[in-house]
Amino acid sequence: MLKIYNTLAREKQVFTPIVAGKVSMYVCGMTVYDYCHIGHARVMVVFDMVSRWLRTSGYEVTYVRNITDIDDKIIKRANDNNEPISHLTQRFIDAMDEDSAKLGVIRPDIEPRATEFVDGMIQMISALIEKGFAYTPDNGDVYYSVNNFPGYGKLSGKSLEDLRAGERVEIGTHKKDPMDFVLWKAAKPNEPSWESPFGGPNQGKGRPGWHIECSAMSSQLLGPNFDIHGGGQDLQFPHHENEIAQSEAANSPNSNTAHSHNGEPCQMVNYWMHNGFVRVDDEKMSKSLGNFFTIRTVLEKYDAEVVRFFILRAHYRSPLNYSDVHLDDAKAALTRLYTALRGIEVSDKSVDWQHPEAVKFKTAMDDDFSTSEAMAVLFDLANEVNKTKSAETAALLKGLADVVGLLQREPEAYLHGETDSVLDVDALIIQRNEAKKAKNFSVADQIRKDLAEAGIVLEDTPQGTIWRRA
RNA sequence: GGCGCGAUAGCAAAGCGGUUAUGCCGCGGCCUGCAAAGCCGUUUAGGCCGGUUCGACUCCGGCUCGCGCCUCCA
Repeated sequence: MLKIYNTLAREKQVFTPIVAGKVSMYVCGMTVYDYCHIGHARVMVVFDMVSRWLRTSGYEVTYVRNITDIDDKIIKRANDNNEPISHLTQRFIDAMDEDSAKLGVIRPDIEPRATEFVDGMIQMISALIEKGFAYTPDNGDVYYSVNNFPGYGKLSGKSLEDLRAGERVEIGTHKKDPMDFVLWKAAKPNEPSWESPFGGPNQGKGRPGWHIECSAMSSQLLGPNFDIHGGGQDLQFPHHENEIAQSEAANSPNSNTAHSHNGEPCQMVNYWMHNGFVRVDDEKMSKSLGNFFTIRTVLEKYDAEVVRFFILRAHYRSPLNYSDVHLDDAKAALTRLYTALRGIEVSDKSVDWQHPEAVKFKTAMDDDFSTSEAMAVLFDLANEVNKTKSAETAALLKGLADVVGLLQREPEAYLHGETDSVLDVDALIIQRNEAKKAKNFSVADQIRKDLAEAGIVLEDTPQGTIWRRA
């Protein structure tokens, strides 16, 4: 029985899908104006793990992760680069795909781009205006009126009163309430724009606000009520709060309030999931703080699977501190797992879910995706394999690891790493073994020392000498 | 200021009202020509102060410290 910590309810709840056997899931993806950093990697890996576990649990999953390909930062970056917007966004979408593939992330079923759903956004905004949740000042913008939505603040636990108290004063705003947010931005010169019926000085021309993008795409692709919505903790407010306000108001049956007055609930999402931040020196990693590491920078130094393991070793809601020391630690741990699998043939990795260790693994995963506990099971199995050399246990280890997208390479491939060495390792091993046979240990030890300096560790086993990268 | 989260051994990180988490590091042993890997054993815990309890790292209250959100952000 799967339990999920639901941010909306602030507690773990038994997961019950809307349609038996099926799960609809939406995750806020990237705004593509730069390379993804490790924080983005965490979102991709965490929800990849979630979708994998749901599928392993027998659900038919529809996983949507959107791409924001129109927004202020994209426009600015394109201008700075003197590059067409579509060219810029495509470049970074390709980079994102490359990075996520390396991290073992299975592509979501649908990856909608905001620019392909502008019609739906316009329709939704129109519905909001019609129902009295949005208004059009004379500057061509459209704003959402938070006062008209009774549930505003239910996800983030903030009240409008508290929010207003902390509000900074905006200058030259057309908002009725400081907390109102923009649904449609009137076109400015030299900015991409779409036709709309919203009027104003330039006949409705403009572009959608960020929040409406996700509401429109999720409603259109998954319906007005779907199972799981995920994203980073920083999106909880205001982004997700605003999504709720938009979707529930727009999709509620003809009324000017979003109350379920006719008995028809119009809840947008049943389970909200938020992953914790990646931190650097105990501070949130973010673009604005400038303390971020891009995925590709990290992958220059660390194997992608090490990074994936590093992310999965912590619980998805915990903060995760990024540092070389921690990556080194994760690398050593993953090496232990692969070392256990070394030299054992695993043909069938289908999991016997009756096996006590598999039960432990499942219990952990069912408890709000407790991957750290699940990893401990993997290490217990590795210990067992080391002791018994049992192919059956090794198969279980590989099978369970497969569930979270780990340990699927040939152990030798992982342990040998990239073959960028100029040394002929095999030839040197033969030389050393000849020296050993002649009891010429100083020569043998020198060869081993030389290889160690080149980052190669030798291991003499009853089956011969093998090597791995340090 | 408002709202929320966290504090576990040298480092990282979980579960659990009483019984070994797990990984890395350290120490001892086995194995090895010596190593490495592996195996066995082992040292370091639960921010502080109270309370509940036969018993609390685990529940309750207070305090301290750290972090996040309240502005674009995964």
